[in-house]
Amino acid sequence: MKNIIYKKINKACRQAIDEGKFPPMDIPENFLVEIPKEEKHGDFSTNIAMILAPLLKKNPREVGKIIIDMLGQGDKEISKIELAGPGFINFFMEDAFWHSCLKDVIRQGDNYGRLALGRDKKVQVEFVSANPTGPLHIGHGRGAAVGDVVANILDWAGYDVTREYYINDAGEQMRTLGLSTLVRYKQLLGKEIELPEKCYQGDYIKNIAQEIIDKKGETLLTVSDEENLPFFTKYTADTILDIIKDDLKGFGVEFDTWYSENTLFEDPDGEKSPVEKVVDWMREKNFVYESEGALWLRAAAFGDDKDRVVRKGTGAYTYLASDIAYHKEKFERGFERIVNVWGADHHGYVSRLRSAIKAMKLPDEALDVILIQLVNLKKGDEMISMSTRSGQFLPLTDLIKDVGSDAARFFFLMRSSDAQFDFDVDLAKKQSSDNPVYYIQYAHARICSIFRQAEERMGEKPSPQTANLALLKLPEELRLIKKISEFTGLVERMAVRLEPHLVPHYLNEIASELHSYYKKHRVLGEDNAITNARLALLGGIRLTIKNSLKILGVSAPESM
RNA sequence: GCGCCUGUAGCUCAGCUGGAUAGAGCAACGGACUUCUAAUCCGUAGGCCAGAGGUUCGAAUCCUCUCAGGCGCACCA
Repeated sequence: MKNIIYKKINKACRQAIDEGKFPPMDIPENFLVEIPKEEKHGDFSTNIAMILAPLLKKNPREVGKIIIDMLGQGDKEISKIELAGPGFINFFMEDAFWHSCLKDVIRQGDNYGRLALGRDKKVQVEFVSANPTGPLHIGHGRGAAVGDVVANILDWAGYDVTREYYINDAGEQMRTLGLSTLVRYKQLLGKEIELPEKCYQGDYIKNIAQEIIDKKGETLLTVSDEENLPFFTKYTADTILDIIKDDLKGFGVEFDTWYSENTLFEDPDGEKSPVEKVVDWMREKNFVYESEGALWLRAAAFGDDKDRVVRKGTGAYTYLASDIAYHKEKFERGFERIVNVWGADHHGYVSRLRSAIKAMKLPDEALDVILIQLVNLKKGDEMISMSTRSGQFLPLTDLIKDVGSDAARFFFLMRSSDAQFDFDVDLAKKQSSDNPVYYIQYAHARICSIFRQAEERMGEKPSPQTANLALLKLPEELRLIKKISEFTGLVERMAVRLEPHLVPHYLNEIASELHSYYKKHRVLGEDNAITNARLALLGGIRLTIKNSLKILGVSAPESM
């Protein structure tokens, strides 16, 4: 929408240069076209004159006048252009322009909001990626909601999106996990033995231990810990991963690929493992060096604070090593844009990973890392931080049970990712009736209800396609059309900036306008032509709400 | 010590790559159901945009410093 105005302005400037009103110059690209907050400032507004003024050494209003002269000739879509304030140029559009916008929305239907911006470029969104050491808690829920919706946004913007979960199933923590279950197993069978502090304390470990007892009985008591551990580890990890998959399913999140970190350390056919190959290659390229018995990445040369260990003196690889191999692989799989949704507690790794990518001569600008600030759980006056190891956390499934998947997703997505927030569970429960998500869903249901009513009265389905939209003249009606016309621009902006929290705010604005309009004006009236036009408007609103909710992964009920 | 995020109404938060008189929800207060769903609407009140400088036509937004909260700076995972 704004692009239309942007182009008109560009053309006007070129014309001014051709006619000698402006000296020959490149037209700056950084001027803005925006929708003014105040309606009296028009439908669109630009600051072009104030951008040009210093370049031309003229006063902004003078520049503005020249541009308006160039613009103002016989444009049927624009009713008025004015110069205002310090040098803004305000555009007032003809009603017919908005009517044709609405027609466009209706024509596009369920695809309204879809863009070709991404040109089918392959993009990967990696998110959640929680260690398979426990059920997901509400902190993971936030990451799941954000990642899923970012993926949706990119999909709507025209990218070819792959959702991936990176399973951290390698390393020391897996041993600890197996040990946790083993100890619980022994305890349940009457052994006096304490659970080490480093072990996972949650009850789910006990459940898994009980499962093993049910299947294998006491037989494993006679086996040594060393022999037992691999089985306990694998059994526990597999079981927990299944739990995680169920948790996510209940939250409406589905992944295309589950990528196991372990496979990066496996060496099929006696070949070297992917990690080893990458390390060899980096050694060849002199991106790494030996020192003090360890292997170091020259990270400092590529923007990190200092060099980082890739392989320890013990011969074991660090987390960074597998991460390098993993991300190299992402590029090799053909992704042109890579989005990682990480918890803020990992932010120390961003520059490390980025420097590794640069070292590998891969395009690090293709990588976006969204850091999700931590979620604290507020219960009364008590604040509990989400931590798997302490066993003190609110499982995501419990939250969903309490407030529902729709409300949970909506809550997580209302806030920008880089603001931490305290999830007040009591409030979320209590709010079930005046929760913002219901406000919006109700707007959708309300429109559906009107359509049902209309069908009953007219004895046939309303046909918005044939409505005479020129009958939509009320300020509220035009305002609503303008609001839903912003949707494509919103999707575009979110795809560029990866800011899903804009959707809930946008939806709230639409719902508010709709409810207000509903109260003030009747849709189903005596005049069939007006009724039809208003139904067309409502149809467009309903589409916009429905498609927005679809992006959020929140349901759009037809009645409530 | 260094780096990143945050600080906006009583509470939870929006505020776009600087734009015109700083917004919403909840809470508070006062109104509106004989009509398409009152899970709604209308109105009132609420602000030193943490603080101090700077940049310019113009700053909640950009820069510097200070304060406060969170997170990170491993041969941990």
